[in-house]
Amino acid sequence: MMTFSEKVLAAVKKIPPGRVTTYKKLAEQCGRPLAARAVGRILNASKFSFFENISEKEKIPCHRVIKSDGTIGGYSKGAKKKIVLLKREGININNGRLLAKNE
DNA sequence: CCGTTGACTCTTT
DNA sequence: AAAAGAGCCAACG
Repeated sequence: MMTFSEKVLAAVKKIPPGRVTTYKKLAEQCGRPLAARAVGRILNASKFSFFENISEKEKIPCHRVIKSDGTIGGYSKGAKKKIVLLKREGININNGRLLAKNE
């Protein structure tokens, strides 16, 4: 039985390059459509009390996860860094705002 | 975009 | 173990 956090992390890890998703969608996929915030909490906490295989958050492309209204949201390393990473993946960002959301 | 309300998990006390 | 605090959010006004 996978916990909510495991499901979320697994889903995020499956996000292919150049593709982005939203916290809400992840929450829905994990069976908690109203737990969008919990998803963010999990990605941020990154205490990883379970997956010891993943010692660092860098194993998870959390930068490919954005807010549902198109904004970048937050990032442990800084939202600015997140934007750079997304642009590097081929996703266009403008002033902290997502232009072409790839869904 | 800002403020408030709602919902959920994780961490700390 | 139980309660309180915090957090990469969503929807509505």
